[in-house]
Amino acid sequence: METSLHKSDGGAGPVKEENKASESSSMGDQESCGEEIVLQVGAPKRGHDQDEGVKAAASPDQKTLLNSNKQGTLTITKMPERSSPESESRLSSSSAKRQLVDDRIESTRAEMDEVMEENQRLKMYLDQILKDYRTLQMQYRDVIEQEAKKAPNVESTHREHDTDGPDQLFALSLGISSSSSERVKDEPRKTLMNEDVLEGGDKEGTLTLGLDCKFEAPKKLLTEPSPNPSPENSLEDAKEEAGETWQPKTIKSVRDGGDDEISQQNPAKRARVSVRVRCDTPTMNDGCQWRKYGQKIAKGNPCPRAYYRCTVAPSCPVRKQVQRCAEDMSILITTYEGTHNHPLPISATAMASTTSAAASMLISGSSTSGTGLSSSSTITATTGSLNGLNFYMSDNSRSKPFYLPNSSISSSPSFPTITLDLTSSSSSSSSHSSTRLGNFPPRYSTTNLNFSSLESNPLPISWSNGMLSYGPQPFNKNQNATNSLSFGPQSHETLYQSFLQKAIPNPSQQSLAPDTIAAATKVITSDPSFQSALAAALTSIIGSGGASLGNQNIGEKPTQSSAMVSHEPFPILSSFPSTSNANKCATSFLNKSPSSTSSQPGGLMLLSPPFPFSNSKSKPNSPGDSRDHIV
DNA sequence: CGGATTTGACCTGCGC
DNA sequence: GCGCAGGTCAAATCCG
Repeated sequence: METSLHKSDGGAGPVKEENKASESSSMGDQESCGEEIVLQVGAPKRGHDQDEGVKAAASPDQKTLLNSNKQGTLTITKMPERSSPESESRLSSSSAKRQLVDDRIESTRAEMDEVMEENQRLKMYLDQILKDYRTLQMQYRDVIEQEAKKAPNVESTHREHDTDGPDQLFALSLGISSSSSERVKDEPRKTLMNEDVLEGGDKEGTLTLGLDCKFEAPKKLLTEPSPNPSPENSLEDAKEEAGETWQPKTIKSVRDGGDDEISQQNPAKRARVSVRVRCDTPTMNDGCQWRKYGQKIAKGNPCPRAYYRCTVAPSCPVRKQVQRCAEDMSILITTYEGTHNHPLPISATAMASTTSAAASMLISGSSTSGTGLSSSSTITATTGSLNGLNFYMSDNSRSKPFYLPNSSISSSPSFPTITLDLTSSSSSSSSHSSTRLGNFPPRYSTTNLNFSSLESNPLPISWSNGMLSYGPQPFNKNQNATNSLSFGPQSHETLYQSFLQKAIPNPSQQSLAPDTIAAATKVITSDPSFQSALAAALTSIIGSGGASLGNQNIGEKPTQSSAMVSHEPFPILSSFPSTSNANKCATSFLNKSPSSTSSQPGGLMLLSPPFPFSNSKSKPNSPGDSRDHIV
């Protein structure tokens, strides 16, 4: 903030140059005719700084005063001339020089005006940011208070769902365990907002307006020395409760026992999220640790499909498949399956949130339809002129795998799959989306959820060296760099990022059109599945308040004992100026769907325990590491 | 030498 | 029941 203020004070650079100019001119004048010119240039905005202006020697018979008032306008005052024979004799030469000086003054004045204008713009912008920030802060408090009030009711609702069966359980939590909700029962959820951070400013003097919110994990979660404190422990916890023991190395036992059982009881848990990304690297580095355990040439695609297993925790059931798109080799299709049962590396939360949100939408759609996903699923497509992120939901349960251009890896026939297409460019996404949707056979239910006007808001996250990262990004960063993809204005990565992008414009953008907000709000509030996805995303973000994905370079080696550490607040919210628009969007989402909060998974997920990233630790990663990282 | 990757074999589910 | 395809295992190999 200080930096920009200094700059916006605007005086320094130009004034200095001005001093030089005036000095040189006055020197020349002194030497030749002894004229005294007083240039008084004060830094605008600092009323007292006018005294700090430059005074140069000028002729006694003429004084030219350059004054800048507080508004930054520069005034030139010519002092009354005293006619004298000497001066008259020098009149012609001195007038020419005066003309020269006047020209310089004029140019300087113009330059100063520009600086002043810029200064004013910056100041207005800063004021706007501060204003929006305070508004958002206040409204966010309201939201938190409302959440706190609702908490007990929702908890009871959550309990009801807990007893309803695993299907609903998963649909409600998406990776948040029953046991963790169990733990939460005893202790009302606490919501905190870190106001210290909200106060803005940091030691470095950099502009850090932000909203850092943390949902404090239940004490039990934090204090328990559980090896798997993650709320995603549902799988393992459920097994433990059932008296089963997880055998990390005996996948067969998993398949024969728990996993199959779970998959039967809870089809939603087997939901897959397929992510399509343009990526030159063999795999996309999503922050998690993976071990390849197989490779196969799949039918219909000459590119081999690689099978990876999460190795962050030996018992983690999460797997992923990586395959190049047959139609476009530059597109990497990564399909995630399962839920992590361990704390995630902070770098992995991005993709985890993405896939969670997407899976949540898938699951939510399943639950809202009441009969699981089908071509008649109640998931409503939100298409139209919205551009950007494409969600394709496909019901493969009754269909054979498909290999369409821009479609995902064929998923297992039994598992519904949602495809996050992050390859489209917003510039043509409207027609692109519809075209692509048109490519899908009608037998698949498809959902295309986008936000409009995303191209004007570059995402604060990017793929770099095949790795997903958060944090302030140079806009339009490295669009031509190899092994790295930037999701600036051209493409969009995640649903929640899209939401954030919509809700929290980057600093270069002062505000969003009200109708845009309204449109986004409408989209959010009219689609329960979207609410669910958004809720999951927000949960991940807010809940992982300690997760910093900033410019961190992650590439942990698959060491089981490797620790993951969270260092800083979530940069998305902490480093981007909040605006009232952000709040409008978020608030309208939270406020307009209170009923769905109790009936929709999304609403409940907002109240679900956050991932205990505070317990997680990480090791630095090398971008070139062939091992990729994830969910 | 230990861990990760490769790759052929095997298992499983599904459709015919 | 058979064949096919997806998915997984595990020995061999690679690599730091």
